[in-house]
Amino acid sequence: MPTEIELAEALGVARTSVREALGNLKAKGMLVSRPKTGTRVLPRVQWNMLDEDVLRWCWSDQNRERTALHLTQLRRIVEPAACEIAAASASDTDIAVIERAYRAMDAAGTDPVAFAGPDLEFHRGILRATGNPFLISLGATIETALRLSFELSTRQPGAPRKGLPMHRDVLDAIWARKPAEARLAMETLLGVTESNIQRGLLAVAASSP
Amino acid sequence: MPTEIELAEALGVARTSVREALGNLKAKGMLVSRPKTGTRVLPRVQWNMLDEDVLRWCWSDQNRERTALHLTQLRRIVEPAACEIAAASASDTDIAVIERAYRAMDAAGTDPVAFAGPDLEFHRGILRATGNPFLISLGATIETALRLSFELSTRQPGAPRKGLPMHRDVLDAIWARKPAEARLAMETLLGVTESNIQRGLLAVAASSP
DNA sequence: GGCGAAGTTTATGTCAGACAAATAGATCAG
DNA sequence: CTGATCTATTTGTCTGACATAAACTTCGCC
Repeated sequence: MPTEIELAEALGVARTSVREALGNLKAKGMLVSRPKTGTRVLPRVQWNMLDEDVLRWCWSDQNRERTALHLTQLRRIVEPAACEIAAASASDTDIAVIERAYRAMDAAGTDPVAFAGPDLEFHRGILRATGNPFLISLGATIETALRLSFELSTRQPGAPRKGLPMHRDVLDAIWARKPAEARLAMETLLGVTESNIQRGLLAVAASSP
Repeated sequence: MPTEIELAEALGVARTSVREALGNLKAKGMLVSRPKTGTRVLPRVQWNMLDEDVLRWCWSDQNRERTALHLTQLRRIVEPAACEIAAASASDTDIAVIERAYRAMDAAGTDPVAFAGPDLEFHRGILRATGNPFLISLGATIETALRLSFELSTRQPGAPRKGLPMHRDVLDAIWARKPAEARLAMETLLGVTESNIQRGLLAVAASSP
């Protein structure tokens, strides 16, 4: 990397600001700095992919497909398990949040933009309902993943609406306090979501090869 | 929170350094700053618990038990799934890393300190073997979790050694490319680990009530 | 008296320049 | 050729100042 002074001059800002920015990137595991040696970019495996910014930055055309695959893999690991826990131990207050999100999704009709917000809240609410701070923190990553995949699914109007009954199934299983069913319902939901994303990726590939 | 200037005076450092430190805490979701209002501490649910520092700082006496429980919950969600993926798709090179870690654990004998390093490498190696950057990033959190729980398990000399055959089972299942078996073996291993940690917690509670 | 707009205060955010510390690479002695 | 020393360069820290933004106060107006 260029030296801090060079960066400051090139970007027309003070060295303090450059240092602040570099500090952020260091916190994300993307850079290391040592006196005299300067600042170097670390290999990608050391980057903190769970960080929202890193995830967004890595969402580039060249490897978007693979990233989407890995994100789906992560979601299929975490979300069904979270559902199971939520069904077993969520408070009524926690479930009410999910219920409200579901109703908002329903009210959004076929408008993909209005649909997105409640959808995010639905999945985040389930993670919160586990009461596990680590799963809750993972929610930030998953929310970014969802937000990115919405770009793709908006190419297929009506696709989100199709997932509504499956959200209903998840919610019902949690209300019924049936962990196994809740897990299964979420697995089904994610299966549909994954195929939506894959079709979206194909559509993108077809439109700009 | 006190103002930056007050903090700088109180700590005997320049405001620049205070700002850098506060910036780190902001990046971890622990603080927000706004002009005039000052800097405020955010509710704990917004903290990024997956961050190694935050995790370490939250590992305090008052809620260590609950934190340990939540960490185990996270591991039981992530690691068996990672095993399954690794068994299905890891390269021989990836598996060789795990093999090497296992052999080092074996060579460490009953010395808990010598045992710890390779143990960390074993679990981290499995996550790396999935080839999924998000799971690999989770490895940093899990490694910190392991490191903290080692404190507890060292109170029971020989306990780590008992887990060795289960590590062997995990490794064998991955070599054999049997995902279902690998998942099961890891679940068994984590079951033992969990009971070790719980006994460690009890021992701590008994020694300093 | 109540209420809205302007001014004041005070915190963060940014800037500029200097010095301290550490270290990779060059230099020099043996 | 090897090892210690020296130097140059880069990050890290300090200092002091100004810009910016927002909560609080004050003033004029209705």
